[in-house]
Amino acid sequence: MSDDSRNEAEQRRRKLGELRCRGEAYPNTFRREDLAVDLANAYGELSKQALAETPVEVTVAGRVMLRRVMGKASFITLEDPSGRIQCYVRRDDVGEEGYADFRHLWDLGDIAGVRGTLMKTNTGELTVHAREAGLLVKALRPLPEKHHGLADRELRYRHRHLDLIVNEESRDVFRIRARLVTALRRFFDERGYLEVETPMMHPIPGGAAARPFVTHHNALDTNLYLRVAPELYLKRLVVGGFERVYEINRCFRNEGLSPRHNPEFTTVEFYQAFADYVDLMDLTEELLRELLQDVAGGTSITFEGREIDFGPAIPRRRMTTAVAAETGIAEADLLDETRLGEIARGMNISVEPDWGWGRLLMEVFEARVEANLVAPTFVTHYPLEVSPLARKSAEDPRLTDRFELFVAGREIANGFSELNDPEEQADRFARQAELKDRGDLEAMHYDKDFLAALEHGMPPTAGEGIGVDRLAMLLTDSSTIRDVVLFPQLRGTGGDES
RNA sequence: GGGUCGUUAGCUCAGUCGGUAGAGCACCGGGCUUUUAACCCGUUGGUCCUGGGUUCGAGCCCCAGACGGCCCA
Repeated sequence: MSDDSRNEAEQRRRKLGELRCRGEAYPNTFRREDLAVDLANAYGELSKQALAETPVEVTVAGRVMLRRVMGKASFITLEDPSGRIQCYVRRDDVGEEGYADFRHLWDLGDIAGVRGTLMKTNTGELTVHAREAGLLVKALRPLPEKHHGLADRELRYRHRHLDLIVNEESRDVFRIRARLVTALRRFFDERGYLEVETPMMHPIPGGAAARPFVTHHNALDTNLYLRVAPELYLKRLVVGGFERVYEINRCFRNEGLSPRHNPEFTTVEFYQAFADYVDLMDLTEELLRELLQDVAGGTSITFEGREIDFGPAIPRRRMTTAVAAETGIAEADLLDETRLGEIARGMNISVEPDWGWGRLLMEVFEARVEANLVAPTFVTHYPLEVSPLARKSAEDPRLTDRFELFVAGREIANGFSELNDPEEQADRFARQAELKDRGDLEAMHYDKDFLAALEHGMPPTAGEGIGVDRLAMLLTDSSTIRDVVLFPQLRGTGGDES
């Protein structure tokens, strides 16, 4: 048993070697029959005496998180997916050899299985009194420090498995995220929306103003783009007669990393024929209340120390009104393109010559208003110039029937009445193509194939996209997207550097 | 891109004025048959992010860089 090496990893390898000598070191024959939380619920209230009089046989398994060795008897704390349970291992119960192995070959972080009877300790903790205790998996690397856990944010993202082993809060975040996605599906399924999967690889990137990732198909010898949005494909399905569709899946945008941006992120997009953007705002309110009820058990959440209540009707403000209210600038000045350009320059916005009134308004809104929209707010009447796929407003040709939802200063949803006039859509694409030729990297492509679909007739339709990661952030009080994405993109994790 | 803070043992972190590199946990050895972040005793473990510079002497001061956190654009 003597070994000069004091290196922990080497010690664990040595122990694994000894385990191999005893037989199968990584058995897959042990079957857990009881979870920690189930045992606590069923037997936690029973007295020490009651458990001693009527023994309950249990079989538990989990990772060894704590170990307290007291000579010829020991306590270990196992953690299974439901929670923790303590086990009492005694030499007199498991035998001389078994106990020696337990003492000298087991480490924190190993996975073990224990059979025995339930007991209560003198301090009242429900405990499995082991009759057999076996090591099922030897961990060759040590766990992070047992009390402080893994605090370094970067290590938590890079080694998410460790984060999940050690940080209960981190596990909770991803459980809540899963409940959120389940609730989204239920919401749309119950209302007759068909769940679909549209291509991730597009011959022409479309559906959003964003730079795409490019990849190459060898057999076809053609470039493909990872989708920036599923929009144009979902609308083709509406043309095809699937009048209510939704898709929950990944989008990819070739942009920088930030607390709010991961290159791949998840959205739910949904389309509904014979509806307009007002219907969608109503539906969105309903959706949010139902999600919060399901996931948070109420109508309000706490985010970054502030209470955000989705109970009351969500106010709907026109973009110009919102900008005027936030900046004190008269709405009449905002409506004048020349005047608005001066205002934007006065805010240190670097105005590009190609920008018209709509883009100017959007930039001013983003610079001055967006971050202040803490309570849920719908901003409506987006400029046509920045909404190339949205239906033109009947009241003002510079505007569209479009809204975005803001919560905690973040954009959560974007929806509009769809432009279903193929000729107008062709003109809008032409304008985008012009901007692209002039160097706008985010301008859209001219998509003839999509136009052909529109020419077959798309019913009057409204569509919306909601950021699932951002909803998850709200519901888990996470201020960075990295906390709600299991494996976020980090610097220096690339493969080949060229 | 700018500002700012940080990088020291496997993990969490100290490190005073520039003078031999520290603690807790983990690991190793010993003790302990109802413990609770068990405890007690004794060990082990270091590319102080990297490269220059100043100095008799640098974890500490200076310069440059890398990586990361946070804030801002």
